[in-house]
Amino acid sequence: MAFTDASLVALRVFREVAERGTLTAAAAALGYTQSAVSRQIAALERAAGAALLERRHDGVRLTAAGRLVLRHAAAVVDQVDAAARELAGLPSEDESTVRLGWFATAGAWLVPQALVSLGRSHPSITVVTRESSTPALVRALRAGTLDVALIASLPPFRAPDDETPALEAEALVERSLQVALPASHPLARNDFIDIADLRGHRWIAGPGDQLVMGVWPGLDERPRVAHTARDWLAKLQLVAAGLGITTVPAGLVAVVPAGVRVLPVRGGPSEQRRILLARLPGPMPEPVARLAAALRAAVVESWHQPIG
Amino acid sequence: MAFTDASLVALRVFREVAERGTLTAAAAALGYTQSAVSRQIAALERAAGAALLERRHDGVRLTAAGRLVLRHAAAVVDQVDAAARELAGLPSEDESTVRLGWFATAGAWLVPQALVSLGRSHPSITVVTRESSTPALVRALRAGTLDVALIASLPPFRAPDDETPALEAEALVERSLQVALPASHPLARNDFIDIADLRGHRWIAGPGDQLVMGVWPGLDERPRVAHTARDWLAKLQLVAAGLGITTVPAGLVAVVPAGVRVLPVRGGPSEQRRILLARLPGPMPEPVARLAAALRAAVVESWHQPIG
DNA sequence: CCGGGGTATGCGTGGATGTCATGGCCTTCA
DNA sequence: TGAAGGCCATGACATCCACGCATACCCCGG
Repeated sequence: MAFTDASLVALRVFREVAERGTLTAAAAALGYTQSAVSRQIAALERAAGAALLERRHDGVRLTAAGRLVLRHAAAVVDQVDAAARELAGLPSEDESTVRLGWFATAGAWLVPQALVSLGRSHPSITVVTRESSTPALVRALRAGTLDVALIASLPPFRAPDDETPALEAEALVERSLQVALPASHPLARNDFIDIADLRGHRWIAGPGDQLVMGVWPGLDERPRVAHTARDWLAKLQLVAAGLGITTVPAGLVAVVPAGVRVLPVRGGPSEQRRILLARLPGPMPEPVARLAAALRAAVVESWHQPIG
Repeated sequence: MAFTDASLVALRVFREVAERGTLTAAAAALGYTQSAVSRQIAALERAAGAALLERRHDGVRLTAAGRLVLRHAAAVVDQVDAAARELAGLPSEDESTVRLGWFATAGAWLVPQALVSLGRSHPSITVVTRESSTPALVRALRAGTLDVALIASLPPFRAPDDETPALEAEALVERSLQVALPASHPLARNDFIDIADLRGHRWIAGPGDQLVMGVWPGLDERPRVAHTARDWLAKLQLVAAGLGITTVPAGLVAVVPAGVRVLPVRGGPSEQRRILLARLPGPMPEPVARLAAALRAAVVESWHQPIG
């Protein structure tokens, strides 16, 4: 079979795989078995006459040919979906709809704040959002499933990925990492914490291998992790309950619950964190530009709020 | 099956049908049986949830839904083909390639003349051309198989078709119909022919029901058609051989073979003929604009040549 | 060396898609 | 008015493809 009449299902499956990074995950998302997905990809590769995926022990990665096909597949699938919507008489996925992806932290303050103000200034723009991990966001951008994404970046601030075409990334803000501790804690009476005082504490960290999320990176001891949690509210409530301390990006300060105090850390290198606004290169549709502006404004606004 | 995963083959078939205007012709062009095409279309209509074609005794016509689907199908198929070309490492159907369609008469003077001059001034532009009947040209434009087409138009100069979106048509030139007769003929000594002198001649006309092509439209007698031919060279050689006379558009004057004289007709209403340059509405790619300019220039240039 | 994450593949079955042949409808022409 | 010839639809097949299931395989980490 020539590539010119590959199956639309195959293209759709391929896009999903590219976005999930795993045949198995894509299969689950599509309601197929892993086997079916594997075969679809195999067929597509046969049609393309080249390997589209590089098989790795932890999933798959796109080859050069794969990226080529992905570009077109995304366009094709979008086009067909547009046709389907128009046929159904639906509002043809308004040009005024923006799909925004974000990493968990941004959902607590930046996203809601920006969307509220955007809703006021440009009520005609619809924003659909979705939380994902950073790699998932990057893949979704490349798969054309997202128009724009908020991505966290830490030193040495490399590009989100090293594929081509490179993503366009604008640094929205750079703030330093801070520490959250119970308001009742003796150290909370000061306006800052000395890095030396961080020793000996119990930490509340992120799940899995993300232990690094939540524990101060410059610690000169092996941290004792008392709890792990993915959810910010849960983490902060654990802090409020005096069960441990954790790190938080400065942006979260404004939405920290009662009983928690957030302080900057003195001594040691300052731990900077950036929030990037990333998208595929190319002309920026007007609604996307509006959303970007709203996000920038929200960042500025948050500076005027008390920073612990 | 939802429309969202219709088959690419079906879309391709559909485009072909839209271009040919007939299931049977599309089948022949694609190497399928008419039955297969019929089923493909049926399946597509089932997926679309609407009739895409209006069945008529002489073929099919697009319904509103059909036009909608055609728009998207053309884009989808193009996109996939582009992917295929890129995969094959081919020059990705240069943006600098223009596909031009023309009706038979234009191929004898306008097209060659314009292409030569375009080739001199913009050698980087590739033009692929194709002769077709006027309705075929119009369908090909709508199916996205041609970028631009030269179309003949006669009074009352209606639009090439009455579908939406309307085609953009620019009148390149308007010339009057003339008569070709043997250089040796007594009437050929004058610089014009009086309409009264057209009586009693033997005519060389177009094939089939196109008798009108070749016989002077204002004749007040039933014409005697001695020969029918589709090819201009054949027609003109028949004229040169003294086997009859025929009508020719003024543009052809410059390329008429020896032994043939072309004269305007006096008396009676002047028979005007227009050549339209037609394309789908939308932004005009730069190479297309160049080609259009070259065609306009060729028209102007031909005015400076002797007009019999 | 086993368990758990990935992907590939043999096997059986059902559906989709071809061809062939036929039938219905319409127009044209003798 | 009947025969011919254009068009499309459809019933009866054959074939093939793509699915699910189960299993094999590979690699890594504890």
